[in-house]
Amino acid sequence: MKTTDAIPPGKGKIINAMRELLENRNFSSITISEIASTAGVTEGLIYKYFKDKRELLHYVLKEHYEFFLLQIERDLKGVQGALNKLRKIIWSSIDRYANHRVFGRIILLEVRNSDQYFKSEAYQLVKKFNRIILDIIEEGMENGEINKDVPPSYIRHAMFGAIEHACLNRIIFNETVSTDEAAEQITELVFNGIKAQ
Amino acid sequence: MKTTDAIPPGKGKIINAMRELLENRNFSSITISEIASTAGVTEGLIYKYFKDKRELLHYVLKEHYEFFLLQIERDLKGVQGALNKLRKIIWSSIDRYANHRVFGRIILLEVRNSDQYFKSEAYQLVKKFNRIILDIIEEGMENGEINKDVPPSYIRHAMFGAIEHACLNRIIFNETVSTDEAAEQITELVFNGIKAQ
DNA sequence: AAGTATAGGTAAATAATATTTACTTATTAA
DNA sequence: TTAATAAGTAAATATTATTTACCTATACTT
Repeated sequence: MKTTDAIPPGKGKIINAMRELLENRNFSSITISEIASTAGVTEGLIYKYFKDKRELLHYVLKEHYEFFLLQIERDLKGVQGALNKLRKIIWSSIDRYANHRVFGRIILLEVRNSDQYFKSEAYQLVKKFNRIILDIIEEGMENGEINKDVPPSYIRHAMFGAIEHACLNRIIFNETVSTDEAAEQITELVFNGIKAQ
Repeated sequence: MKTTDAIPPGKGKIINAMRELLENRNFSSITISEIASTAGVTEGLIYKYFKDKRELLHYVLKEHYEFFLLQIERDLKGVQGALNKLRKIIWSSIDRYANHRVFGRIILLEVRNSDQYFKSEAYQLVKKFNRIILDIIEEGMENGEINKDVPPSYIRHAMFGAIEHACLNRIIFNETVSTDEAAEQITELVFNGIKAQ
């Protein structure tokens, strides 16, 4: 009986090839034949391991997201207070998008337009992350740090909307902006709004 | 010499077919042959009027966006003050997404993943709209309504990020939320932030 | 140690789609 | 009335995704 679930070399090469190609190109323009030749395997092998091209995409996202969640959980260790936790999450998220354009490209541009994604394992992880955020927001409302007027889901929308919108330009136009600065601006906005006092 | 630039019947039918199909399906799953049969024309005719499938998509978006901009300009007439204008724009944008799912689907899910889009006429209109928003924000900063700490582009990101993120769920999961309520929550958030006073 | 199941892999066929080509038919301005 | 051109078609071709049938090595069973 096989004990380890190590991924076979061919599968690994396929995943890496997909990642590599996504670095500079969008999903629909990448062909199976390109993936196969970049990986140095035959096209058929891709279908041994993945149902279709999209499932491979989702797999790559899932891997990225697992690392992201691990990092987030680590980053939150020892942070006290809901606002401080949100501040940290904003920073970590921007940092992810900034340093992993493939991750950003997939999640912001490539997956949400297909139903398949919402049934994928990757999407389960996204939901898990969403749950974490909502819990923090609710915690903040209970202990009086966060205004109760606006429902938690809207707060999450605003937070991630701002982050994602700001990061999109970097991914699309290859702009580079400092994570620290972007995080500060977005945190300030989400916390205090734009209205002059 | 032809004086009017009325669109020929075939072209019109193609555009309508594309719109109709986008109502319930995503772009990549819609085939040229389906568009042709829905429109009641031959596949070849589609290529007479559009370079490729994506150009047709961009055309549909352009049309929608033209209506949207017209409506926005109308909505802003007589509104005084930068914050009031932004409030109105938030409401109008949400209203658009809520009542025109094809518009929402195209702009939020289908176009941004291809370079072609950023060279399209539709994108020029998006830039025009962005310019309008930035001008309002700058106006607000000058007259003291809006806090100068955060750069205008970040404010725009936050505003549209929040709107788009909130509207995405409706488009993807067919959720229906009231425009009025969503607009109010998002405006409150963008204006005052989440921090308890 | 032989047999057998199975995982890893290939090569070539097929299916699904997008796009091009060469052609017809109808309009319209000179 | 005619030449140019716009509207439209049908069928061929190109491109790309997916399936099929097969080979080979390895590891587990008896």
